[in-house]
Parts: sequence; C-alpha cells; structure tokens
Amino acid sequence: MTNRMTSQDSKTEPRKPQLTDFSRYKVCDSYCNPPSATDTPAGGRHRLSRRQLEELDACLKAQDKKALLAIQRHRYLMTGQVQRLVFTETATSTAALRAASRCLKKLKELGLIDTLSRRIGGVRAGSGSLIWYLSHAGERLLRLHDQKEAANRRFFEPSPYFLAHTLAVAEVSIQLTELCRKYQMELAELQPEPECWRSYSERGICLSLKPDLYAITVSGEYEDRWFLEIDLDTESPTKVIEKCRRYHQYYRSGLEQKESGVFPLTVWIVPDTDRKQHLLEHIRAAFDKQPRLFAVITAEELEELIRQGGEGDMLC
DNA sequence: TATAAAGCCTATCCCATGCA
DNA sequence: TGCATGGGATAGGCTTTATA
Repeated sequence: MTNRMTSQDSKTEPRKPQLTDFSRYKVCDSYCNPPSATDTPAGGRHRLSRRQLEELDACLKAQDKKALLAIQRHRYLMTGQVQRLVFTETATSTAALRAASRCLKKLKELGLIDTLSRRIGGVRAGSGSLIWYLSHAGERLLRLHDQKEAANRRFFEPSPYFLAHTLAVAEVSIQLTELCRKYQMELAELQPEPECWRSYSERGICLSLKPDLYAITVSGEYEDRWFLEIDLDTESPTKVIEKCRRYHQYYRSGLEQKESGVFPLTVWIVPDTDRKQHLLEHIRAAFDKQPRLFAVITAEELEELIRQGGEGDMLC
C-alpha cells in the first residue's frame, strides 16, 4: 500500500451508500445571458471602490464570508452544495436550505455573487438548482484579506462539460468533508485545482501532473493521501491510460515521496459499474507488474474507500 | 411515436416564533 | 420592535411512465 502513513487493523462497520450520483448532472442546452465582463451586477450598480468594499466586508456575517469562500474555492456551486458546506448547524436540512437561499440571495443583491441562468437537471428529476459563481466584486472583496492572490480571475462562460465536471469535483470535495464530519475524521488537506497540480521532469523535459483534487484524511493514527480524478465517461480509455502513465512518471520521479514520505493513491471516480469495469481492465493490462497506484470506484464506493484507507480489492 | 399525467426536486413567498 | 430563523404551502420545471 502506498498512500497510508501507518498501518493497523481497521474497524469494519456496516455502511449504507449515501453518495449522490453526481455523474448524472446534466447541462441544459438552452442558454442564457452571459454575465457582463464589467462589475455591474443586477440593478446597474457601478464598480465598487475599495472603501465601499471594506464597508461591505464589515457588514457581512461569518456565514456570508464562508459562503463566498466556498464559492471561490470551487468556482461554481449549487445552492444545495453551499448549504451542505456552510449551513450545517440549523435544525433541519430544509431550514438549512432556506437559510442558504436567503444568504445567497442577499450576496447576489450586494453584487458579490451571481448565478448562471442556465440550470442543470436534478439528480433524478425536478427543476435544476441555481449555479452560483463569484462576481468580480466578490473576488475583490475576498482579496482584501488575501494578499497572495493578486491576479484577477477573468470570468468565462463555461462549456457544458467544464461545468458538469467542475460541479462533480465540488461534489466529491463536499462528500469528503461530510464523510470526515460523519466519522470524526480530520480532513487535513483539500486542494482543488490548480493548487493540487504537481510539476516534475523526465529526461530533462518539464511535465505537470494535474489531478482534479488532492486530499489528506486522518483517522486516528492513520494518515491517508489521495489524488482524485473525476471521470464523467467522456474520455476514451486511451486518454485515461495516458494520464495514468503520467502518474507513474511522477511516482518514479520520487518527488512526492521525498516531500511527504508516501505516494498518494490515485482514485478514479466513475459514473457506473460498466465504466468502472472498462477502466479496470485497461489499467490492469497497461500496468501489469508495476506498482498498484490506482483505484477505480463508483461514487457510491467513495465512503467505503475513505474509511478503509485505500485498502481492499479496489486497487489496480 | 407523440402527448399527457404523475412524481419529484428546487426556489420562494408568507406567516409564526424567538431573541436582543 | 425589528431582525433572524423555521416551517408550510405553492409554483415552476424536469424526468419517467402510461396511454392513444
């Protein structure tokens, strides 16, 4: 096993799958008004001065700021996802959803966030959730406290695939957060893109590894490290194998092991068992007799994998 | 195959309640 | 008294299923 710092018999408890099927998120074809490039939220508000932003910042509650930071971190979030990340203290989940809606509506009225006007389908049926993103004013407000990130992030209208993938990655982040909350585990590190990217070189050529997520979970004396790849069954197995080769190259570089002592387990999270079987066959064929760096799981199996610390028969 | 109905999910309105 | 929060009700819109 490569990703675990210490080893000991793990507890085994019956678990019921609770993960939502994020891979079923679907983007509607119908479009919408792309947001204005200028900082003019609804109502034609002019660009806010730094002083105005500071006054606004002073008026915001801790939960408002948490919601802003969550949206900034994940780029796009649905209302329900904001609720699951930020509004966890309320009596019921429906009350939490209403609280989240009120908070997001207020932040939108302040011009700090906005929604994409296209909506995606629900997990099973029903109308789609609103998808929130940080406005230019919101970015500037958060930068009042963050001197590191000086560059303006330019808004671009996401493609359907990019949006579905970004929301799926956010969903995995949230599920990891919820799993750690549920099992009193510590989520010691959660790096989205591009924070989780790694640079290395092979034969003098500079290369980069671009996982979707990097996470460290701590359970008792165990510390597990993960590279996570969210697959929506849109890429050919050849492309997946090509990416897996990069992980092997990076493994051989020894950089990660030198830094942290272990190499993270790379987990491919796929939409269904057919895709899982398909990828397993290709990865096993391509990397026979090489270190087992990968696991291929469906979204429902994430909970089991995290609790087992990457042990079991999911590796390939 | 096209259409209607049913079921499901999300957002929002409105009112009640609790607290400073 | 005003504000924040909780909860019921409802509208809108999507998927699935039944029916002509």
